[in-house]
Amino acid sequence: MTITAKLQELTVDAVKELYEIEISPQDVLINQTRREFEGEYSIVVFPFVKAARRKPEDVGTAIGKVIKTNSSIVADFNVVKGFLNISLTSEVWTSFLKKSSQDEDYGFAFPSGRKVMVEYSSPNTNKPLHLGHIRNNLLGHSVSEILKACGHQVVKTQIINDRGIHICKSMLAWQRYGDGETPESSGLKGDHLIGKYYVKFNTVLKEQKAAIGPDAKDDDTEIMQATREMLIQWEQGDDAVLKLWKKMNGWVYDGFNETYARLGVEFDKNYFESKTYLEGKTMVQAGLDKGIFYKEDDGSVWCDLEDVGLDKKIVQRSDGTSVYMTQDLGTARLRYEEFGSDGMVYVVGNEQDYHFKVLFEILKKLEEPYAEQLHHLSYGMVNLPEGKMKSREGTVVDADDLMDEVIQEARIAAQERSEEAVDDENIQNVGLSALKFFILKVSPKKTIVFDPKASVDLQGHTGPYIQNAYVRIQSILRKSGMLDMSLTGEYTEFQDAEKHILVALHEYPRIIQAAGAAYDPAIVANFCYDLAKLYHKFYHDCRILTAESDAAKSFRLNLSQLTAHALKNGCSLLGIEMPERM
RNA sequence: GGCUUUGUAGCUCAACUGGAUAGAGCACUUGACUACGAAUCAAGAGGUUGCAGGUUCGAGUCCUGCCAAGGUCACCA
Repeated sequence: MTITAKLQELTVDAVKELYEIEISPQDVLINQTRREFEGEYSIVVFPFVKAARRKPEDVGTAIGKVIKTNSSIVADFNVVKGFLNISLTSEVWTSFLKKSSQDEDYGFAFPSGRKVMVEYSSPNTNKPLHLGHIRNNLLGHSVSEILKACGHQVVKTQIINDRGIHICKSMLAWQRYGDGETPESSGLKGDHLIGKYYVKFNTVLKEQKAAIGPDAKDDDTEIMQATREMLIQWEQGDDAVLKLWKKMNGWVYDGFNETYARLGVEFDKNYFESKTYLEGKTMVQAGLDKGIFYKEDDGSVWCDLEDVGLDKKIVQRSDGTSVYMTQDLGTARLRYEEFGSDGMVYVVGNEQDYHFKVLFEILKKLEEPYAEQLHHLSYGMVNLPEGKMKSREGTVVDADDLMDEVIQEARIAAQERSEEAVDDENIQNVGLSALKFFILKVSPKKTIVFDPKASVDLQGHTGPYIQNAYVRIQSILRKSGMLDMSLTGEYTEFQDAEKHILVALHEYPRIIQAAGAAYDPAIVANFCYDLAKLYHKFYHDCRILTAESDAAKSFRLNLSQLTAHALKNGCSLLGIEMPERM
């Protein structure tokens, strides 16, 4: 049982004893005592004041006395206004420390038996990944790891949008202008090579439109007609087209996989739109049969969602082909049938908020068994200081370039310090931690203003700042030799800096739970930063290896070790690794 | 226009979900490396939490109305 839970229980008993009022532990609000007062935890007594019919100060004092008498964990208390500040005995803290400090997974929960599926990334296959995908990938990966730390079994997945007109555009351009170019022959990463031809397509399209006249539409052009022709051939299973499609998609996947690997994200299972949309069509037909959907005169199929405050939504075109919604219906069911998840999380930008609202409502109407357990993790766009990224203006920040940049910055910083030769792996580690932390520290819902200069900062509220705290601890632990914990319990006179770390560490498991419940990595990110900050302060204020007593040394080494474990496993939830040196 | 999200220091972000005098970092000024790693620490300055009402012991947080910015309202994905 946690200390705060114990305090809640004690308060419930005290209130009952004093005023004969029944309250539940959840009604007892406990927060950390502000720095300027004595104590570690504060009980807010305002809620009981009215029923007790006493002044807040009197209620606080009365509860404080009872709690102190009834338990051995409270050393002292004081009351300021309606806040009852509790000082716990040193024994409470040293036993917590001894119990937890050997656990490398301290903070992680026991298995819950729940299985959750997380979908993220799902990029278009005609362009390389950019900054927006980086946010998506980091969020998806991090939320997955957080849910694992909450004890759930997690399956990471993505839907690959591998069919449609957009693929044909790159294919056609490559066929006409590629001259047999391959990733090997050009030295270009596969996704960048495809991107090059997608751009080429659009250039030619623009030229042809200009040649026709000011009112020309895409479909008026020869190249667009040729592309549509190619799509038809694809749907008819034309050998040559399918072969080209497979080859070029292969290049893209190779390119993506390289970027994923470097970013440290991965997937347990990929779904391909080309294979799921048929299941969607089956569901549409079933919905029609059951009268959940209806057919317009032109043959298109719709779902009326006005009873749940939404509009009518098309689920199948008049020509019988599927729309975006159709394949999402099919994908959801296939996933459920294959994995039997208790929940599905879709990591997709907030521009699709409405789409997911509709999707979830339709699945409810279809009475899919998993329909109530779906969650859209909606996140904000990533903008540059100058505004939105625009491919037309060439302001899109490429994912691979960006990683190169932050790593280069870390390399320069390492060379300036040049204390010991730091290997390349560590440099990458540090650079990527700057980038990842910069993005994950912001709550998903919010729009990010991405300043490239700030993202490569290695000081202050950054990933490397946290890594530095960890590296300092490792350095100390290396020098300390064998960890002798036996005297930890004899240390009783805590410094403020020590107490603050203890409280933070004790809160850590709750932080992970909160982050999981809210699907919010920023909660973990900011906790790690706060903990690192507390440790830096402690490191500055207290001697560790040359502590004033053996008990103090033992305690501080223990404290350092547990801090290191929390920093390491906490940052691992963000995809950030801790180096031993930097 | 309807729906929706967001407005907190010059800038980038927090605020334990209704609790104490709203906190960090960057930038700026200043101090600390002959103590375990200065990617650090300390100090200073910086605020009418978009505006106006309301709810109560108590509001950045909740309710209402405005203002501003983004998103979305396709037989695109």
